[in-house]
Amino acid sequence: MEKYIEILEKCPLFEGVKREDLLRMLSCLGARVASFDKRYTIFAEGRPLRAIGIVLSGSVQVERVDIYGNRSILTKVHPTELFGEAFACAGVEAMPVSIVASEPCEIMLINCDHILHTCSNNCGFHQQLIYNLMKDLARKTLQIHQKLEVTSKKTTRDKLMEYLMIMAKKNGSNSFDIPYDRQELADYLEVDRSGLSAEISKLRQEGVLESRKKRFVLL
Amino acid sequence: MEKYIEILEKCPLFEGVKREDLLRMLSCLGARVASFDKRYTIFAEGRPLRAIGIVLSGSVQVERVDIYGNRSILTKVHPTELFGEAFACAGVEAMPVSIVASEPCEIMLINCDHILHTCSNNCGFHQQLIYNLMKDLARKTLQIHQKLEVTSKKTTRDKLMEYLMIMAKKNGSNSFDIPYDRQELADYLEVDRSGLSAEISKLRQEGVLESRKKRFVLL
DNA sequence: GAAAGTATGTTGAATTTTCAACAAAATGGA
DNA sequence: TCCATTTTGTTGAAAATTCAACATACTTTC
Repeated sequence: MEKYIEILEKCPLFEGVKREDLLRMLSCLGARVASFDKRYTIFAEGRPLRAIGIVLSGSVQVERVDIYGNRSILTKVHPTELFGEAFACAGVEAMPVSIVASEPCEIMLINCDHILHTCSNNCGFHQQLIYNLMKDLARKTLQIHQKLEVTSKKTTRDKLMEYLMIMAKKNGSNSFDIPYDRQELADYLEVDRSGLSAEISKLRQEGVLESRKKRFVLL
Repeated sequence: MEKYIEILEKCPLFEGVKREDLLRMLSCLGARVASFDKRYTIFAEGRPLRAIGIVLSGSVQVERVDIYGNRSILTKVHPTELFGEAFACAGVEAMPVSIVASEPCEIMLINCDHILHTCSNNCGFHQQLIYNLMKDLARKTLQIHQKLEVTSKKTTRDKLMEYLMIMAKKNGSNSFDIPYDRQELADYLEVDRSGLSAEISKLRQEGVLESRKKRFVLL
């Protein structure tokens, strides 16, 4: 576990936890680490989820595929970030989404009960973890609202521009990389990929932006 | 405050709190009650929110209106339910949504800091409240996912049917009332109202459903 | 109970999206 | 380097949505 300390220190779940307490804490929580190949479905829609995941390396996507095969991407989760908190905490019997490895990745899994309920050793840090978890759930809600703000726009162009503006603001620059390739971006924006490509070309011609793969520059 | 005890007992924030402790708790939390007329904007988008709201009577809607005047409804909040938890807990400086009275309503407001931080009286119930708040945030996340599942469908028909199926399941019956009128339903589904009316008519002709105002029957 | 106001339904034209098929460019291995 | 694969861009036709305008039904208020 030692090799993950650097990442875990930056994880919102462990905010305010001292470095020297982390290892002991992890063993008390029954934390375990697993690796997954690209495209592997780590947790499948429709099944219960008891554990919270922390991305240690690589990345995962929270997504759903409907009966027609249309994929909808909710978010991409990067190292130090959590996923599945809401489903694990709420004790849902059927996850509404799947968790899929978007790159080869290492994931730390912690059973949610171990966080929520005081352990037999009566460690004092559970309250801190619950507080952190709550803060994280609040932040996640904001994140979803951001996606809703994007997808609630009517046209492909408006959705794309709203998304790019948010990304520019987040990066503090008009020039930035997005985490999605074209198909993924289309699935995040809930639009057709070819239509999205066409729209990007148009915006380029109009001089609104420059783009090359995942790099965008707003003009 | 006594007259609200019945409602507050059922509020998820006070789950596990004894009836006789409630009143004392409320005064410690600095709870206050306010009334609003229909259509009044209780909290406006873009402003900070420090307080959590509990609907005591009537109802409010969480919504956003973009620069073109398109309204997007996120959810309707009914008596005993909370709103604004995520924004207050995360300490956001600019709310991404507005809270609007959809009927004349009475709202209890509790400053979020009073819940999150132990008070000078050192009451023992803060931990319980934080735990309840966390559970509620988790449930709210699921609720938003449900909306995302609905709006991620491509056509008006699919969005509507997905929504009605969810409502039927929630009510445990093929015959149920929805909380929205046509315009509100269109704004929740993120579609055009007249197109929605047309689609409902078509479904009626096809014998898929019956409907009259807010009442629907799936056949 | 009539009038005014609000909500819902209907229609057709303009706009936009989706879909399928293919071309071009980039990537990753052998 | 070359080949196979994946990703991205392009296009046109079909389908769906939006928009505006109006008809009808229902509510509310005086």
